[in-house]
Amino acid sequence: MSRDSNRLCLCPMQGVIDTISKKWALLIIHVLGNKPRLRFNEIMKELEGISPKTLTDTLAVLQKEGFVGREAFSEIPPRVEYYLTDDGKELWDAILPLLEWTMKRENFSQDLCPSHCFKKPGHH
Amino acid sequence: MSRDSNRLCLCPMQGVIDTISKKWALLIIHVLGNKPRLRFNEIMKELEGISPKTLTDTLAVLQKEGFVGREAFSEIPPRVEYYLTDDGKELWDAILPLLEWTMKRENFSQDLCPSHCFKKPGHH
DNA sequence: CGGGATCCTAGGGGATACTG
DNA sequence: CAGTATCCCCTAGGATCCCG
Repeated sequence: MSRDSNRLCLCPMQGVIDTISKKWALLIIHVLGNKPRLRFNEIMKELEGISPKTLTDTLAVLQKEGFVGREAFSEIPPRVEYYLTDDGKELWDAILPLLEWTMKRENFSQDLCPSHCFKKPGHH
Repeated sequence: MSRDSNRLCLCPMQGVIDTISKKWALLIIHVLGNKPRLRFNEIMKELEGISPKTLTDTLAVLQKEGFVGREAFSEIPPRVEYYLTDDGKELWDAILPLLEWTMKRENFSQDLCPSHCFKKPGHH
């Protein structure tokens, strides 16, 4: 389905919209995109403001959709790591233009930024 | 709160997420992106399934955000046209990668597509 | 034709407390 | 630590009717 096809159908888009329209989904994707792996509470910290329930729910959806992988280690205390699957990375790539445009557009000053900021390692 | 120079903050993204997370917002953007101008009921038709109220509400939000323009003609019967502003076109550009990736990924067959498909005139 | 005005409902998501 | 388990609220959005 190439870009120069002159027909564009929105039907398949509905699925993605359902996914990304979850309040924190894109943020989680992006946070996970910036680090190889993150633990539950690390994500919590980055996404200052999210509740554990919501994080659990959203992660579950993202796992089911195949964007996020999960690995649990049988240790005490427990350790669970989340990471982007290849599909998740592709989604991340697909939404990066949106993020970048957003930041440019809002002319966002980093001085105004509260603690929930994120690092961006050398991606492309 | 700046630890690094190449920091990426998600704060500004929240605004866009609020916008695009509306169930029909991206679809409307895209529909309007594919034609210069559309009337209310034309959008309704393209977005088979949307209710007039929801369309009204979403259009109002998109207008307030500055993505969509509206022009009303004092005629009988009334005629109102909607179109993408420059900002809206930029947003459209920013989400195109997402749409294209989606379609590629879902390997969507055009034969399966019901009537709410869209033409895409030569963009770029 | 292009909506406004109402009513209504599912469920997303916050807060909080608890547990293996 | 990494979640469950509740409770509860709010609002997006569908249905329906009406109007200038």
